Amino acid sequence: MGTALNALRLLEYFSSSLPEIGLSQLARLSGTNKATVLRHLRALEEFGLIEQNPMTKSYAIGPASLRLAALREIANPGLESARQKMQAAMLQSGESLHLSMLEKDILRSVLVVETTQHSMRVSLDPTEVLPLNATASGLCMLGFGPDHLMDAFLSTEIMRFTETTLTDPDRIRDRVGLVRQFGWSGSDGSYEDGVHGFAAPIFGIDRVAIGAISIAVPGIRATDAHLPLLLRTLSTISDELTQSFGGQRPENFPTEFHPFP
Amino acid sequence: MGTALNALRLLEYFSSSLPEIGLSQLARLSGTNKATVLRHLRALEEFGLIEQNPMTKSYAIGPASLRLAALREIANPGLESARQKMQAAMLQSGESLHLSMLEKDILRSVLVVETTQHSMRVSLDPTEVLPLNATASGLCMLGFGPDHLMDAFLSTEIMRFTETTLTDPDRIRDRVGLVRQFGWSGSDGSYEDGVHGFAAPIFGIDRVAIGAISIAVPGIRATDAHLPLLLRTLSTISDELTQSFGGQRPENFPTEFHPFP
DNA sequence: AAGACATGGTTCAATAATTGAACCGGATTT
DNA sequence: AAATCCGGTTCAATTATTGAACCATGTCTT
Repeated sequence: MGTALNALRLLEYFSSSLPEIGLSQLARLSGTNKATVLRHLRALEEFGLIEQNPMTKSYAIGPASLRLAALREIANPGLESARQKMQAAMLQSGESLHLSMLEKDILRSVLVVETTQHSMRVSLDPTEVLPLNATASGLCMLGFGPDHLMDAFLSTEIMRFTETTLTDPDRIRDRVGLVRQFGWSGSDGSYEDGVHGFAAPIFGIDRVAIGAISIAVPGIRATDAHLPLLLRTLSTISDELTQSFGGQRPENFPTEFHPFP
Repeated sequence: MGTALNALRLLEYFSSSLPEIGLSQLARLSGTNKATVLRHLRALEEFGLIEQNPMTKSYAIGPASLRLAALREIANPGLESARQKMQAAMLQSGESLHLSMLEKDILRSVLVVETTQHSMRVSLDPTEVLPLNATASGLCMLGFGPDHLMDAFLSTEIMRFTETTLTDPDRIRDRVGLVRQFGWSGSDGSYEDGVHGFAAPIFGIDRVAIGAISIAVPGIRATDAHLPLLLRTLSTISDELTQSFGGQRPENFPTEFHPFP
Protein backbone atom coordinates (compact mmCIF):
# COMPACT_ATOMS: atom_id res chain seq x y z
CA MET A 1 0.00 0.00 0.00
CA GLY A 2 1.09 3.55 -0.65
CA THR A 3 1.88 4.02 -4.30
CA ALA A 4 2.10 7.75 -3.95
CA LEU A 5 4.45 7.36 -1.03
CA ASN A 6 6.62 4.92 -2.97
CA ALA A 7 6.89 7.47 -5.74
CA LEU A 8 7.80 10.21 -3.29
CA ARG A 9 10.38 8.05 -1.59
CA LEU A 10 12.36 8.08 -4.80
CA LEU A 11 13.09 11.71 -4.01
CA GLU A 12 14.94 10.62 -0.88
CA TYR A 13 17.76 9.22 -2.96
CA PHE A 14 18.70 12.63 -4.27
CA SER A 15 21.27 14.38 -2.13
CA SER A 16 23.84 17.09 -2.41
CA SER A 17 26.44 14.47 -3.22
CA LEU A 18 24.16 12.77 -5.73
CA PRO A 19 21.97 15.47 -7.23
CA GLU A 20 21.37 13.68 -10.54
CA ILE A 21 20.38 10.05 -10.85
CA GLY A 22 19.79 7.88 -13.90
CA LEU A 23 16.88 5.49 -14.31
CA SER A 24 18.75 2.24 -13.80
CA GLN A 25 20.76 3.65 -10.95
CA LEU A 26 17.64 4.80 -9.17
CA ALA A 27 16.03 1.41 -9.71
CA ARG A 28 19.06 -0.19 -8.11
CA LEU A 29 19.16 2.25 -5.21
CA SER A 30 15.51 1.82 -4.42
CA GLY A 31 15.41 -1.89 -5.11
CA THR A 32 12.43 -1.48 -7.41
CA ASN A 33 11.76 -2.47 -10.94
CA LYS A 34 12.87 -0.08 -13.63
CA ALA A 35 9.40 0.05 -15.12
CA THR A 36 7.81 1.22 -11.91
CA VAL A 37 10.60 3.65 -11.22
CA LEU A 38 10.04 5.11 -14.64
CA ARG A 39 6.31 5.38 -14.03
CA HIS A 40 6.92 7.18 -10.79
CA LEU A 41 9.49 9.48 -12.26
CA ARG A 42 7.10 10.38 -15.04
CA ALA A 43 4.43 11.23 -12.51
CA LEU A 44 6.83 13.32 -10.45
CA GLU A 45 8.07 14.97 -13.60
CA GLU A 46 4.60 15.90 -14.74
CA PHE A 47 4.06 17.59 -11.42
CA GLY A 48 7.45 19.24 -11.69
CA LEU A 49 9.07 17.70 -8.64
CA ILE A 50 11.50 15.95 -10.96
CA GLU A 51 13.03 17.13 -14.16
CA GLN A 52 14.99 15.22 -16.70
CA ASN A 53 18.18 16.58 -18.12
CA PRO A 54 17.55 16.21 -21.85
CA MET A 55 21.25 15.73 -22.54
CA THR A 56 22.24 13.16 -19.95
CA LYS A 57 18.74 11.68 -19.62
CA SER A 58 19.23 11.59 -15.89
CA TYR A 59 16.85 13.02 -13.36
CA ALA A 60 17.06 15.79 -10.76
CA ILE A 61 14.78 17.69 -8.40
CA GLY A 62 12.45 19.94 -10.38
CA PRO A 63 11.09 23.46 -10.08
CA ALA A 64 7.90 22.53 -8.25
CA SER A 65 10.03 22.20 -5.12
CA LEU A 66 10.65 25.94 -5.20
CA ARG A 67 6.99 26.66 -5.67
CA LEU A 68 6.03 24.53 -2.72
CA ALA A 69 8.74 26.03 -0.57
CA ALA A 70 7.48 29.52 -1.36
CA LEU A 71 4.00 28.38 -0.49
CA ARG A 72 5.13 26.98 2.81
CA GLU A 73 6.91 30.20 3.51
CA ILE A 74 3.55 31.95 3.26
CA ALA A 75 1.66 29.56 5.50
CA ASN A 76 4.54 29.31 7.88
CA PRO A 77 6.56 32.49 7.65
CA GLY A 78 9.79 32.86 9.51
CA LEU A 79 12.33 30.90 7.54
CA GLU A 80 13.30 33.84 5.41
CA SER A 81 13.63 36.09 8.43
CA ALA A 82 15.55 33.30 10.15
CA ARG A 83 18.02 33.33 7.29
CA GLN A 84 18.57 37.05 7.77
CA LYS A 85 19.11 36.69 11.49
CA MET A 86 21.53 33.86 10.84
CA GLN A 87 23.36 36.00 8.33
CA ALA A 88 23.81 38.69 10.95
CA ALA A 89 24.99 36.15 13.51
CA MET A 90 27.43 34.76 10.97
CA LEU A 91 28.93 38.20 10.46
CA GLN A 92 29.14 38.73 14.20
CA SER A 93 30.79 35.41 15.01
CA GLY A 94 32.61 34.88 11.74
CA GLU A 95 31.52 31.25 11.61
CA SER A 96 28.95 29.16 9.76
CA LEU A 97 25.47 28.83 11.21
CA HIS A 98 23.19 25.93 10.94
CA LEU A 99 19.47 25.68 11.67
CA SER A 100 17.84 22.32 12.21
CA MET A 101 14.25 21.36 12.96
CA LEU A 102 12.61 18.34 14.46
CA GLU A 103 10.46 16.31 12.09
CA LYS A 104 8.80 13.53 14.01
CA ASP A 105 11.71 12.27 16.08
CA ILE A 106 14.38 12.98 13.50
CA LEU A 107 16.39 16.17 13.41
CA ARG A 108 16.89 17.61 9.99
CA SER A 109 19.03 20.47 8.82
CA VAL A 110 16.93 23.12 7.09
CA LEU A 111 19.05 26.21 6.64
CA VAL A 112 22.76 26.75 6.37
CA VAL A 113 24.55 30.08 6.26
CA GLU A 114 28.23 29.68 5.53
CA THR A 115 30.85 32.06 6.76
CA THR A 116 32.31 34.49 4.30
CA GLN A 117 35.15 35.44 6.58
CA HIS A 118 37.33 32.37 6.52
CA SER A 119 38.41 30.23 3.65
CA MET A 120 38.61 27.24 5.94
CA ARG A 121 35.08 26.58 6.96
CA VAL A 122 32.75 23.79 7.84
CA SER A 123 30.49 22.89 4.93
CA LEU A 124 27.28 21.11 5.70
CA ASP A 125 24.76 19.37 3.58
CA PRO A 126 21.63 21.51 3.97
CA THR A 127 19.30 18.52 4.01
CA GLU A 128 21.21 16.18 6.24
CA VAL A 129 19.69 14.16 9.06
CA LEU A 130 21.57 14.93 12.25
CA PRO A 131 22.32 12.14 14.73
CA LEU A 132 21.03 13.13 18.15
CA ASN A 133 23.94 11.69 20.09
CA ALA A 134 26.78 13.00 17.93
CA THR A 135 25.93 16.60 17.19
CA ALA A 136 25.59 19.65 19.37
CA SER A 137 22.15 20.31 17.91
CA GLY A 138 21.11 16.74 18.61
CA LEU A 139 22.14 16.93 22.27
CA CYS A 140 20.18 20.15 22.56
CA MET A 141 17.08 18.47 21.24
CA LEU A 142 17.50 15.58 23.65
CA GLY A 143 17.73 18.08 26.46
CA PHE A 144 14.95 20.47 25.51
CA GLY A 145 12.82 18.59 22.95
CA PRO A 146 9.72 16.48 23.57
CA ASP A 147 9.94 14.14 26.54
CA HIS A 148 9.57 10.99 24.53
CA LEU A 149 12.50 11.89 22.29
CA MET A 150 15.20 10.43 24.51
CA ASP A 151 13.42 7.09 24.90
CA ALA A 152 12.60 6.96 21.20
CA PHE A 153 16.22 7.63 20.39
CA LEU A 154 17.66 5.12 22.84
CA SER A 155 15.39 2.44 21.41
CA THR A 156 17.06 2.84 18.01
CA GLU A 157 20.56 1.74 17.17
CA ILE A 158 23.06 4.31 18.43
CA MET A 159 25.61 5.11 15.77
CA ARG A 160 29.29 5.86 16.27
CA PHE A 161 30.98 8.30 13.89
CA THR A 162 34.32 9.15 15.45
CA GLU A 163 36.46 8.34 18.47
CA THR A 164 34.66 10.89 20.60
CA THR A 165 31.07 10.02 19.68
CA LEU A 166 28.92 9.41 22.74
CA THR A 167 27.31 6.00 22.43
CA ASP A 168 26.80 4.86 26.02
CA PRO A 169 23.20 5.67 27.08
CA ASP A 170 24.28 6.60 30.58
CA ARG A 171 26.95 8.98 29.38
CA ILE A 172 24.50 10.51 26.93
CA ARG A 173 22.05 11.08 29.76
CA ASP A 174 24.74 12.67 31.91
CA ARG A 175 25.73 15.00 29.12
CA VAL A 176 22.15 15.95 28.41
CA GLY A 177 21.78 16.78 32.08
CA LEU A 178 24.59 19.29 31.77
CA VAL A 179 23.04 20.71 28.62
CA ARG A 180 19.75 21.23 30.45
CA GLN A 181 21.61 23.06 33.18
CA PHE A 182 23.70 25.36 30.98
CA GLY A 183 21.23 25.94 28.15
CA TRP A 184 23.63 25.09 25.36
CA SER A 185 25.52 22.07 24.09
CA GLY A 186 28.84 21.43 22.46
CA SER A 187 30.35 18.69 20.36
CA ASP A 188 34.07 18.21 19.87
CA GLY A 189 34.49 16.28 16.68
CA SER A 190 31.98 13.67 17.76
CA TYR A 191 30.30 13.69 14.37
CA GLU A 192 33.18 14.61 12.11
CA ASP A 193 36.80 14.82 13.17
CA GLY A 194 38.02 18.37 13.61
CA VAL A 195 34.58 19.94 13.60
CA HIS A 196 33.36 21.53 16.80
CA GLY A 197 29.76 22.53 17.21
CA PHE A 198 27.93 24.77 19.67
CA ALA A 199 24.16 24.70 19.74
CA ALA A 200 21.19 26.18 21.54
CA PRO A 201 17.53 25.23 21.41
CA ILE A 202 14.71 27.03 19.64
CA PHE A 203 11.48 26.70 21.55
CA GLY A 204 7.89 26.40 20.41
CA ILE A 205 4.83 27.91 22.01
CA ASP A 206 4.70 25.15 24.63
CA ARG A 207 8.29 25.78 25.74
CA VAL A 208 9.44 22.53 24.17
CA ALA A 209 12.29 22.76 21.68
CA ILE A 210 11.22 22.50 18.04
CA GLY A 211 14.71 22.87 16.60
CA ALA A 212 18.22 24.04 17.28
CA ILE A 213 20.63 26.63 16.03
CA SER A 214 24.29 25.73 15.95
CA ILE A 215 27.63 27.29 15.14
CA ALA A 216 30.13 25.00 13.45
CA VAL A 217 33.77 25.80 13.96
CA PRO A 218 36.96 24.14 12.69
CA GLY A 219 38.86 22.69 15.65
CA ILE A 220 41.69 25.21 15.37
CA ARG A 221 39.38 28.13 15.95
CA ALA A 222 37.49 26.48 18.81
CA THR A 223 39.64 28.16 21.45
CA ASP A 224 38.79 29.35 24.92
CA ALA A 225 39.42 32.88 23.73
CA HIS A 226 36.84 32.52 21.00
CA LEU A 227 34.24 30.75 23.10
CA PRO A 228 32.66 33.76 24.86
CA LEU A 229 31.91 35.41 21.52
CA LEU A 230 30.37 32.23 20.18
CA LEU A 231 28.23 31.76 23.27
CA ARG A 232 27.03 35.33 23.19
CA THR A 233 26.08 34.99 19.55
CA LEU A 234 24.36 31.71 20.27
CA SER A 235 22.36 33.07 23.17
CA THR A 236 21.01 36.04 21.26
CA ILE A 237 20.19 34.21 18.06
CA SER A 238 18.47 31.32 19.82
CA ASP A 239 16.33 33.84 21.63
CA GLU A 240 15.57 35.77 18.46
CA LEU A 241 14.66 32.63 16.57
CA THR A 242 12.48 31.35 19.39
CA GLN A 243 10.59 34.61 19.25
CA SER A 244 10.40 34.74 15.49
CA PHE A 245 8.91 31.24 15.44
CA GLY A 246 6.34 32.38 17.95
CA GLY A 247 7.76 30.32 20.79
CA GLN A 248 8.88 31.03 24.32
CA ARG A 249 11.77 29.91 26.47
CA PRO A 250 11.08 27.88 29.63
CA GLU A 251 10.91 29.82 32.91
CA ASN A 252 14.27 28.73 34.24
CA PHE A 253 16.22 28.91 31.00
CA PRO A 254 19.59 30.70 31.45
CA THR A 255 19.57 34.28 30.19
CA GLU A 256 23.20 34.05 29.24
CA PHE A 257 25.46 31.13 28.42
CA HIS A 258 28.56 30.26 30.41
CA PRO A 259 31.31 27.77 29.59
CA PHE A 260 31.03 24.32 31.11
CA PRO A 261 33.23 23.92 34.20
CA MET B 1 -3.79 6.01 -14.20
CA GLY B 2 -1.37 7.92 -12.06
CA THR B 3 -2.16 7.51 -8.41
CA ALA B 4 0.99 9.30 -7.40
CA LEU B 5 0.15 12.18 -9.68
CA ASN B 6 -3.37 12.37 -8.33
CA ALA B 7 -1.94 12.64 -4.85
CA LEU B 8 0.47 15.36 -5.90
CA ARG B 9 -2.23 17.31 -7.66
CA LEU B 10 -3.85 17.87 -4.29
CA LEU B 11 -0.95 20.18 -3.57
CA GLU B 12 -2.09 22.45 -6.39
CA TYR B 13 -5.07 23.56 -4.37
CA PHE B 14 -2.91 25.21 -1.76
CA SER B 15 -2.18 28.84 -2.53
CA SER B 16 -1.19 31.99 -0.76
CA SER B 17 -4.83 32.89 -0.37
CA LEU B 18 -5.74 29.39 0.80
CA PRO B 19 -2.71 28.03 2.64
CA GLU B 20 -4.67 25.66 4.90
CA ILE B 21 -7.35 23.29 3.69
CA GLY B 22 -9.54 20.83 5.57
CA LEU B 23 -10.26 17.28 4.45
CA SER B 24 -13.81 17.78 3.24
CA GLN B 25 -12.98 21.06 1.59
CA LEU B 26 -10.12 19.50 -0.32
CA ALA B 27 -12.34 16.61 -1.38
CA ARG B 28 -14.82 19.13 -2.71
CA LEU B 29 -12.18 21.22 -4.47
CA SER B 30 -10.60 18.23 -6.15
CA GLY B 31 -13.86 16.45 -6.86
CA THR B 32 -12.58 13.28 -5.27
CA ASN B 33 -13.86 11.02 -2.55
CA LYS B 34 -12.94 11.95 0.96
CA ALA B 35 -11.46 8.52 1.60
CA THR B 36 -9.01 8.78 -1.23
CA VAL B 37 -8.16 12.36 -0.40
CA LEU B 38 -7.37 11.23 3.12
CA ARG B 39 -5.21 8.38 1.84
CA HIS B 40 -3.27 10.77 -0.34
CA LEU B 41 -2.89 13.34 2.38
CA ARG B 42 -1.56 10.66 4.69
CA ALA B 43 0.99 9.63 2.11
CA LEU B 44 2.04 13.22 1.51
CA GLU B 45 2.16 13.81 5.22
CA GLU B 46 4.38 10.82 5.84
CA PHE B 47 6.79 12.19 3.30
CA GLY B 48 6.52 15.62 4.86
CA LEU B 49 5.07 17.48 1.90
CA ILE B 50 1.92 18.04 3.92
CA GLU B 51 1.50 18.65 7.58
CA GLN B 52 -1.61 18.67 9.63
CA ASN B 53 -2.29 21.40 12.11
CA PRO B 54 -3.08 19.38 15.23
CA MET B 55 -5.41 22.07 16.51
CA THR B 56 -7.53 22.83 13.48
CA LYS B 57 -7.05 19.39 11.87
CA SER B 58 -6.56 21.11 8.55
CA TYR B 59 -3.66 20.56 6.23
CA ALA B 60 -0.85 22.74 4.88
CA ILE B 61 2.36 22.39 2.90
CA GLY B 62 4.99 20.59 4.98
CA PRO B 63 8.69 20.93 5.68
CA ALA B 64 9.83 18.50 2.99
CA SER B 65 9.21 21.28 0.48
CA LEU B 66 12.06 23.25 2.01
CA ARG B 67 14.35 20.25 1.90
CA LEU B 68 13.62 19.63 -1.75
CA ALA B 69 14.06 23.28 -2.59
CA ALA B 70 17.46 23.29 -0.91
CA LEU B 71 18.35 20.19 -2.86
CA ARG B 72 17.34 21.76 -6.12
CA GLU B 73 19.38 24.77 -5.23
CA ILE B 74 22.42 22.48 -5.11
CA ALA B 75 21.75 20.72 -8.40
CA ASN B 76 20.72 23.94 -10.01
CA PRO B 77 22.45 26.79 -8.24
CA GLY B 78 21.60 30.32 -9.10
CA LEU B 79 18.32 31.07 -7.44
CA GLU B 80 19.94 32.31 -4.28
CA SER B 81 22.36 34.46 -6.20
CA ALA B 82 19.47 35.64 -8.35
CA ARG B 83 17.73 36.80 -5.21
CA GLN B 84 20.77 38.85 -4.25
CA LYS B 85 21.03 40.45 -7.67
CA MET B 86 17.35 41.25 -7.55
CA GLN B 87 17.79 42.77 -4.14
CA ALA B 88 20.48 45.07 -5.53
CA ALA B 89 18.31 45.98 -8.49
CA MET B 90 15.44 46.69 -6.14
CA LEU B 91 17.59 49.13 -4.18
CA GLN B 92 18.76 50.78 -7.39
CA SER B 93 15.32 51.22 -8.92
CA GLY B 94 13.32 51.49 -5.74
CA GLU B 95 10.67 49.13 -7.09
CA SER B 96 9.64 45.49 -6.64
CA LEU B 97 11.27 42.85 -8.82
CA HIS B 98 9.75 39.69 -10.03
CA LEU B 99 11.42 36.64 -11.55
CA SER B 100 9.40 34.14 -13.55
CA MET B 101 10.40 30.95 -15.29
CA LEU B 102 8.89 28.90 -18.06
CA GLU B 103 7.62 25.48 -17.04
CA LYS B 104 6.43 23.63 -20.11
CA ASP B 105 4.44 26.38 -21.82
CA ILE B 106 3.29 28.06 -18.65
CA LEU B 107 5.06 30.99 -17.06
CA ARG B 108 5.33 30.79 -13.32
CA SER B 109 6.53 33.33 -10.83
CA VAL B 110 9.40 31.93 -8.76
CA LEU B 111 10.97 34.78 -6.85
CA VAL B 112 9.66 38.11 -5.65
CA VAL B 113 11.69 40.87 -4.04
CA GLU B 114 9.51 43.64 -2.75
CA THR B 115 10.61 47.21 -2.51
CA THR B 116 11.49 48.57 0.89
CA GLN B 117 11.48 52.16 -0.29
CA HIS B 118 7.83 52.84 -0.85
CA SER B 119 4.87 52.00 1.26
CA MET B 120 2.70 51.81 -1.83
CA ARG B 121 4.00 48.85 -3.69
CA VAL B 122 2.87 46.05 -5.94
CA SER B 123 2.49 42.80 -4.05
CA LEU B 124 2.57 39.60 -6.02
CA ASP B 125 1.80 36.04 -5.20
CA PRO B 126 5.16 34.28 -5.45
CA THR B 127 3.70 31.15 -7.04
CA GLU B 128 1.29 32.68 -9.48
CA VAL B 129 0.86 31.58 -13.08
CA LEU B 130 1.34 34.58 -15.34
CA PRO B 131 -0.87 35.03 -18.41
CA LEU B 132 1.32 35.44 -21.47
CA ASN B 133 -0.83 38.07 -23.12
CA ALA B 134 -1.50 40.27 -20.12
CA THR B 135 1.84 40.65 -18.36
CA ALA B 136 5.10 42.25 -19.40
CA SER B 137 6.93 39.03 -18.55
CA GLY B 138 4.51 37.02 -20.65
CA LEU B 139 4.97 39.21 -23.72
CA CYS B 140 8.71 38.84 -23.28
CA MET B 141 8.41 35.09 -23.30
CA LEU B 142 6.26 35.15 -26.40
CA GLY B 143 8.92 37.25 -28.07
CA PHE B 144 12.04 35.44 -26.97
CA GLY B 145 10.86 32.03 -25.72
CA PRO B 146 10.61 28.76 -27.64
CA ASP B 147 9.13 29.07 -31.14
CA HIS B 148 6.16 26.87 -30.44
CA LEU B 149 5.10 28.98 -27.46
CA MET B 150 3.08 31.51 -29.44
CA ASP B 151 1.11 28.85 -31.32
CA ALA B 152 0.58 26.85 -28.14
CA PHE B 153 -0.69 29.96 -26.42
CA LEU B 154 -2.98 31.07 -29.22
CA SER B 155 -4.56 27.62 -29.30
CA THR B 156 -5.72 28.07 -25.71
CA GLU B 157 -8.44 30.38 -24.56
CA ILE B 158 -7.14 33.92 -24.33
CA MET B 159 -8.20 35.56 -21.09
CA ARG B 160 -9.12 39.16 -20.51
CA PHE B 161 -8.34 40.76 -17.15
CA THR B 162 -8.80 44.49 -17.60
CA GLU B 163 -9.83 47.05 -20.20
CA THR B 164 -6.36 47.16 -21.67
CA THR B 165 -5.64 43.42 -21.86
CA LEU B 166 -4.52 42.38 -25.31
CA THR B 167 -6.78 39.59 -26.54
CA ASP B 168 -6.73 39.94 -30.33
CA PRO B 169 -4.14 37.49 -31.75
CA ASP B 170 -3.07 39.96 -34.42
CA ARG B 171 -2.52 42.75 -31.95
CA ILE B 172 -0.60 40.38 -29.70
CA ARG B 173 1.64 39.44 -32.60
CA ASP B 174 2.23 43.10 -33.46
CA ARG B 175 3.17 43.91 -29.90
CA VAL B 176 5.49 40.91 -29.67
CA GLY B 177 7.18 42.13 -32.84
CA LEU B 178 7.97 45.41 -31.10
CA VAL B 179 9.22 43.54 -28.05
CA ARG B 180 11.60 41.52 -30.24
CA GLN B 181 12.89 44.74 -31.71
CA PHE B 182 13.44 46.67 -28.48
CA GLY B 183 14.44 43.81 -26.21
CA TRP B 184 11.99 44.61 -23.44
CA SER B 185 8.26 44.70 -22.93
CA GLY B 186 5.82 46.74 -20.96
CA SER B 187 2.31 46.33 -19.67
CA ASP B 188 0.07 49.16 -18.62
CA GLY B 189 -2.47 47.74 -16.27
CA SER B 190 -3.33 44.93 -18.65
CA TYR B 191 -3.28 42.36 -15.87
CA GLU B 192 -4.30 44.43 -12.90
CA ASP B 193 -5.55 47.98 -13.05
CA GLY B 194 -2.98 50.53 -12.00
CA VAL B 195 -0.04 48.15 -12.15
CA HIS B 196 2.58 48.79 -14.79
CA GLY B 197 5.20 46.19 -15.59
CA PHE B 198 8.51 46.30 -17.45
CA ALA B 199 10.18 43.04 -18.31
CA ALA B 200 13.22 41.65 -20.08
CA PRO B 201 14.06 38.07 -21.03
CA ILE B 202 16.53 35.73 -19.38
CA PHE B 203 18.14 33.46 -21.92
CA GLY B 204 19.30 29.86 -21.71
CA ILE B 205 22.38 28.32 -23.28
CA ASP B 206 20.64 28.06 -26.67
CA ARG B 207 19.75 31.75 -26.73
CA VAL B 208 16.08 30.99 -26.16
CA ALA B 209 14.42 32.72 -23.20
CA ILE B 210 13.88 30.48 -20.18
CA GLY B 211 12.28 33.14 -18.03
CA ALA B 212 11.82 36.84 -17.51
CA ILE B 213 12.65 39.48 -14.97
CA SER B 214 10.18 42.26 -14.45
CA ILE B 215 9.80 45.45 -12.48
CA ALA B 216 6.33 46.18 -11.20
CA VAL B 217 5.44 49.80 -10.63
CA PRO B 218 2.28 51.49 -9.40
CA GLY B 219 0.83 53.57 -12.22
CA ILE B 220 1.59 56.87 -10.50
CA ARG B 221 5.32 56.19 -10.50
CA ALA B 222 5.38 54.89 -14.10
CA THR B 223 6.41 58.27 -15.49
CA ASP B 224 8.58 59.15 -18.45
CA ALA B 225 11.07 60.62 -16.02
CA HIS B 226 11.35 57.36 -14.17
CA LEU B 227 11.51 55.15 -17.24
CA PRO B 228 15.21 55.51 -18.14
CA LEU B 229 16.26 54.35 -14.68
CA LEU B 230 13.92 51.38 -14.85
CA LEU B 231 15.18 50.40 -18.29
CA ARG B 232 18.79 50.68 -17.24
CA THR B 233 18.13 48.52 -14.21
CA LEU B 234 16.25 46.05 -16.35
CA SER B 235 18.97 45.78 -18.94
CA THR B 236 21.73 45.09 -16.47
CA ILE B 237 19.83 42.63 -14.32
CA SER B 238 18.54 40.64 -17.28
CA ASP B 239 22.09 40.37 -18.53
CA GLU B 240 23.41 39.36 -15.12
CA LEU B 241 20.72 36.77 -14.64
CA THR B 242 21.23 35.35 -18.12
CA GLN B 243 24.88 34.89 -17.28
CA SER B 244 24.26 33.52 -13.82
CA PHE B 245 21.92 30.90 -15.29
CA GLY B 246 24.64 29.95 -17.74
CA GLY B 247 22.83 31.35 -20.76
CA GLN B 248 23.69 33.78 -23.52
CA ARG B 249 21.87 36.58 -25.26
CA PRO B 250 21.13 36.27 -28.99
CA GLU B 251 23.58 37.96 -31.36
CA ASN B 252 21.39 40.89 -32.27
CA PHE B 253 19.94 41.56 -28.83
CA PRO B 254 20.01 45.29 -27.92
CA THR B 255 22.84 46.20 -25.55
CA GLU B 256 20.74 48.93 -24.03
CA PHE B 257 17.02 49.50 -23.83
CA HIS B 258 15.28 52.53 -25.29
CA PRO B 259 11.69 53.69 -24.81
CA PHE B 260 9.18 52.64 -27.46
CA PRO B 261 8.52 55.44 -29.95
C1' DA C 1 35.60 -5.14 -35.50
C1' DA C 2 32.82 -8.05 -32.67
C1' DG C 3 31.23 -9.17 -28.64
C1' DA C 4 29.82 -7.99 -23.86
C1' DC C 5 27.68 -5.04 -21.05
C1' DA C 6 25.91 -0.90 -19.79
C1' DT C 7 22.07 2.41 -20.48
C1' DG C 8 16.86 4.39 -21.14
C1' DG C 9 12.62 2.80 -22.32
C1' DT C 10 8.44 -0.55 -23.65
C1' DT C 11 5.15 -4.46 -23.35
C1' DC C 12 1.57 -7.22 -21.12
C1' DA C 13 -0.68 -10.60 -18.12
C1' DA C 14 -1.02 -11.47 -13.06
C1' DT C 15 -1.66 -9.17 -9.12
C1' DA C 16 -2.20 -6.18 -5.47
C1' DA C 17 -3.43 -1.71 -4.31
C1' DT C 18 -6.91 2.03 -5.09
C1' DT C 19 -11.41 3.58 -5.04
C1' DG C 20 -16.02 5.43 -3.46
C1' DA C 21 -20.54 4.65 -1.22
C1' DA C 22 -22.13 4.17 3.00
C1' DC C 23 -21.32 4.73 7.71
C1' DC C 24 -19.69 6.48 12.52
C1' DG C 25 -19.14 9.61 16.36
C1' DG C 26 -18.60 14.16 17.66
C1' DA C 27 -19.08 19.22 17.35
C1' DT C 28 -21.87 23.31 15.62
C1' DT C 29 -25.68 25.35 13.97
C1' DT C 30 -30.65 26.01 13.49
C1' DA D 1 -33.52 18.20 19.36
C1' DA D 2 -33.18 17.80 14.64
C1' DA D 3 -30.14 18.79 11.03
C1' DT D 4 -25.72 19.69 9.22
C1' DC D 5 -21.28 20.01 9.23
C1' DC D 6 -16.80 17.96 10.20
C1' DG D 7 -12.67 14.27 10.26
C1' DG D 8 -12.16 9.74 9.83
C1' DT D 9 -13.27 4.41 8.89
C1' DT D 10 -14.95 0.19 6.54
C1' DC D 11 -15.10 -3.14 2.76
C1' DA D 12 -16.17 -5.32 -1.70
C1' DA D 13 -15.60 -4.17 -6.67
C1' DT D 14 -12.59 -2.42 -9.67
C1' DT D 15 -8.73 -0.45 -11.42
C1' DA D 16 -4.27 0.84 -11.71
C1' DT D 17 0.28 -1.04 -10.41
C1' DT D 18 3.80 -4.26 -10.79
C1' DG D 19 7.92 -6.85 -12.60
C1' DA D 20 9.97 -10.20 -15.91
C1' DA D 21 11.28 -10.25 -20.24
C1' DC D 22 12.34 -7.62 -24.13
C1' DC D 23 14.05 -3.67 -27.44
C1' DA D 24 17.16 -0.34 -29.33
C1' DT D 25 21.16 2.17 -28.65
C1' DG D 26 25.53 3.45 -27.06
C1' DT D 27 30.14 2.52 -24.98
C1' DC D 28 33.64 0.17 -23.51
C1' DT D 29 36.91 -4.27 -23.89
C1' DT D 30 39.17 -7.60 -26.19
